[in-house]
Amino acid sequence: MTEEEFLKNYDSNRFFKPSVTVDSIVFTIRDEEIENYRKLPEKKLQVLLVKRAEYPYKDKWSLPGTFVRKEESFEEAVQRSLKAKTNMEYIYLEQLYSWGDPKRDPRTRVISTSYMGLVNSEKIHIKSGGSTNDASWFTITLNSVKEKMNENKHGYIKEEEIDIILENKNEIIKNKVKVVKELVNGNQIIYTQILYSELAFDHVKMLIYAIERLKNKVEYTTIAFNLMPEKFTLTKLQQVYEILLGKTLLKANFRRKIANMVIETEEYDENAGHRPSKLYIFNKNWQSHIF
Amino acid sequence: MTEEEFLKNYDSNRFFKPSVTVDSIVFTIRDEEIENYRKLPEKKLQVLLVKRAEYPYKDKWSLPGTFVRKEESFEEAVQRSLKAKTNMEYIYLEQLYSWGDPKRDPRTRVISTSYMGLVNSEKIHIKSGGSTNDASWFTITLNSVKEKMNENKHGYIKEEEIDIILENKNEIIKNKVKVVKELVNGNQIIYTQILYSELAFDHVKMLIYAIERLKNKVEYTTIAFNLMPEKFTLTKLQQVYEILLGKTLLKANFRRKIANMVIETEEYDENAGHRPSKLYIFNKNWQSHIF
DNA sequence: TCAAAAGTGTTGGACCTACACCCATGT
DNA sequence: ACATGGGTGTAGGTCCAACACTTTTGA
Repeated sequence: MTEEEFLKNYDSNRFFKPSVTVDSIVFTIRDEEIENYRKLPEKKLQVLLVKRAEYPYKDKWSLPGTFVRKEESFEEAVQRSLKAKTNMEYIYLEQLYSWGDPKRDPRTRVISTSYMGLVNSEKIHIKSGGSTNDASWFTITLNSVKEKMNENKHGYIKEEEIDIILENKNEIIKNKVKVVKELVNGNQIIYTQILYSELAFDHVKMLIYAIERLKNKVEYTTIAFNLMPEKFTLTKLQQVYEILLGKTLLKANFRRKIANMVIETEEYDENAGHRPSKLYIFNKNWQSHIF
Repeated sequence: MTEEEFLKNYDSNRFFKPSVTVDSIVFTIRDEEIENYRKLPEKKLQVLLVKRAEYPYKDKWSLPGTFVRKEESFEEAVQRSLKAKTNMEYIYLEQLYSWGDPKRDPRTRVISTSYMGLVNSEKIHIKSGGSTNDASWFTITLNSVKEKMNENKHGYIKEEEIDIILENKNEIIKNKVKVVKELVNGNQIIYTQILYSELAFDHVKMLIYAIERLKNKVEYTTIAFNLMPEKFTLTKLQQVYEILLGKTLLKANFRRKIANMVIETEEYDENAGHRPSKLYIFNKNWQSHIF
């Protein structure tokens, strides 16, 4: 038999075929309410969720996703699913991880490849109709509840329980996971157990994974600039970094660090009750050490 | 209809289902021939390949892989495929990327999730029978042929042509790819085009991707120790780092850098025609900044 | 006037790079 | 004896954390 003959007679059902979806974890950073006319508004990390219109998990919130169509790449499928729910287009997306647990979907075996997206929310307007087929930003609050650490012969195990609270104006979605970080012969292995989740499927795992990746990438890439508007003050940029890294930074040091990643403009942000701040734009030619 | 009813009546063929495979890129570092009794043997990065026994790409070399079975996780599938070809068990594996291009397999649509593995080849004995259903280590030689760089309004584009030569005692497998690294608003986007490949499918893309990831991870993890035997001299460890990083390192500086990752033993490597060198073991409790 | 943020300068320490130098071995 | 790798010390520079300080605005 020739290869040509083989391909002509190939029966695609010879091997088991699962369903395949893509899911996206799209982050933004948005202002919370202002208390004081002089103070800068507080910012919060938010994630895009959609309300499921159909079974399973009907009326539950979930990450936006879709089944991958026959002639469509993963990237095309993700973009299509985001455009269907919001007017997002050409946003920054990055493949994160593929979830293959045989039991992760109650319908049948479904494999999902997750993508992380970052947007500046000022550019995006969600089609929020108030119906069940709804999309909304939810602020993310993480609380590490309990930590346990044990050494063993291979290295050690750290267990951490995390409460993940997702909130929008009307709703609150509670989740609790146990994150186990194990060091086996120097290799860090992380796995997550869902203890309680009001999100659909294993989406809270995907969310935790994406947050972790985001935090890592902030330190050695310019990924955070995807969350910024075109023109911004350095203090606002610093706020974004502080949220992503989960710690406060010293102003003088921060400015030295990002000095080459930004370009000064002649414009100022005025009428703020304090000294006007210069507006900066991202330096698109900033070369990381990668090149 | 309740969720229970929905699930009972769910038709898994409602959405398109592709085939799903896993493929693994397993690296090792092994000695080349010795020329001089005093000199250390040269080391080379190698990758595990198997010869395809069936169509498509019959008799071509490919990365070891398998279709994922109905009740099996990705990790189980990868381990099963490696054990079938070699006696590898419990090796270090890490999920890399999922390849979803609709045309990547000539049979039907096949999605593949690739895993990277690292082993110390002294521990592994490949079942190499000389038949068509064979497995073998191939040394990897990379040659960057041509580079082109252009600036545009978003950032810049760098194009690089790379020859990937894979060799074992009897055979030589030639490949040529074009790697395009694009900087779009500060986000690095990499895509690879196959210009010529004697490997099956898009496996040369997976290989290039894995090499890239390996090089990156060497710098901020202890991943390289997976390639070492239990006891080793610091010079041999340095050789491994030099191969992975693709550059020579200064001895004194290298030793200071890895000082805390290793533990001195009382044993020596003798009879080498020069001063005996102390043997070290990996410090399994070395803490990276991650924890 | 003054709270709040904008913005800059300095200092000490940690770490990295490059180089120089001596030590021990077995053929 | 000597080539070869084993092993250590030092000087100079860079980068970063921590802190102190000055400037500017608008209610």
